[in-house]
Amino acid sequence: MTSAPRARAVRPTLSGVNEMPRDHRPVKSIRVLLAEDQGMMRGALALLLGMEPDIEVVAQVGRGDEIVERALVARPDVALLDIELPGRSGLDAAAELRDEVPDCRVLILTTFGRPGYLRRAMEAGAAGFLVKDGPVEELAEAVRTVLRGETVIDPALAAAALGAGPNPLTAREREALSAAVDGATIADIAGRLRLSESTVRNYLSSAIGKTGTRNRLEAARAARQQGWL
Amino acid sequence: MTSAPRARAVRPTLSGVNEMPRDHRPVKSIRVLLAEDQGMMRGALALLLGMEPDIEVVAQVGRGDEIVERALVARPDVALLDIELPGRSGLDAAAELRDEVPDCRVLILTTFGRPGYLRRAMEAGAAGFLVKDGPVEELAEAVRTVLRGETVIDPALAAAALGAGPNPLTAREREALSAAVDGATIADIAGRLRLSESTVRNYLSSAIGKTGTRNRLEAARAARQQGWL
DNA sequence: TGCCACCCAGGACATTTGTCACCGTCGGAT
DNA sequence: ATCCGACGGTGACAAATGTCCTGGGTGGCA
Repeated sequence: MTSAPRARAVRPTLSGVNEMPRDHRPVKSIRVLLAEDQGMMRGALALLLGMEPDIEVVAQVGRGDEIVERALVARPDVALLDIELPGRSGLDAAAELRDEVPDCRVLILTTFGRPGYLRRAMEAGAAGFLVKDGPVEELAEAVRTVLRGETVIDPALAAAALGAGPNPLTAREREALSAAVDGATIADIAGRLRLSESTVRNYLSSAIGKTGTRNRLEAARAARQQGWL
Repeated sequence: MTSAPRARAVRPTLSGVNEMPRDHRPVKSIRVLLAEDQGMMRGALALLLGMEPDIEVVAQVGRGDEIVERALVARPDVALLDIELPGRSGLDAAAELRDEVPDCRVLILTTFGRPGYLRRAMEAGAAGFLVKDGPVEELAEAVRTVLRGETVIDPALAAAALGAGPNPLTAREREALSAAVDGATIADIAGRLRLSESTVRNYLSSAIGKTGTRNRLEAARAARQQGWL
């Protein structure tokens, strides 16, 4: 819905490459970095993108903390980033990419379309936000769209993100909630955060109130659901 | 249950396109059903498998409760099933496939290599068990392997599955634990399971003891980790 | 037949958790 | 200068949770 079905013509602008594949090797004008932790997904996406006549996957990483360093070397035009990655969040990496490799457009590709994720992606300077549902055909087209300088977002998701207000949780409340998800006890959280147990309980209670839930588990799930984590 | 898998046509030698029957389509000897909930993953895998000269994806489903009905119509040689699917578990569907479509070999493709998953997959009559890490190249080869009647399992995972004993939780303990994961209170669980609160507490306490954990959250996570859920 | 595991339930009890009131400090905004 | 919010903490209290013990019913198995 976002972008009209585009004519198949190759993009003449930007890097100034004259293309039109004429010989054996077609000209690949769009350089893509792909960050995705699931090996099979990563490989499949890389192969698919590589089949497009105008797209070349110049780097693949499986960890979030490898994104920036690889981007500095590979100099991609578009970085296709998952959010939940080992080592570092794709959103954090996106923010640093904006400073370190400003010519590189960021396209977030994530499993869940959480409103808070979209909001944070935009704040991190992302040019697009795709969910892993939806057809594969979207993908290559989205890459071309962001390269043109346009923004690609699922309209329904955009509406949801606007409808839900911003994150009401303070930094400490987020930390306490995050530390509580895996069944940790109050004493555990207090130890991990170097806080008094009373303080932890107060933060959790506050988070429970703000999320309108009944206990820290529901609060954590609700917050995660919103992308507030 | 061992009727020869449909001696269909010849084995295509290489990527040669010379064996076109009469219409302009290459011979496809292996019919595959693909069950995977993530749209992009499903599409990517379907395209990749379809590029293999000897593999044809004859059905794609995104829900677990559509697997059997589609298999009855499409008559695939191999069913490639994710485990965690909406509507119905891929493991359940595998068990029913063994009875309803006995000629169809089941290849489980899952995100996490939990020992209990592997065990249950084998009990459900699966011919193979792949994790979504690992390279994409594994996939097509695994499809061919199971069709030959062989079994494909990651050796390290097989060892882990044998090391860990069988599921020590009773049916009710599993249900109580499953109902507890999303922050439900004892009263909620009791209502959902039509049990007394006392009984629920006893089951949860028992599950906590068997998993060697400190509360129901840790117990649920530990059980899920083992594939006991 | 007894034994055993599972199912279901209740009561007593200690611990954990959640709520509330209140106390300070600090930094930024008005 | 004052207000406000986030931060960190204490103490008291009620509710929820986890543990242990008791009991009864069922069905499979030796």
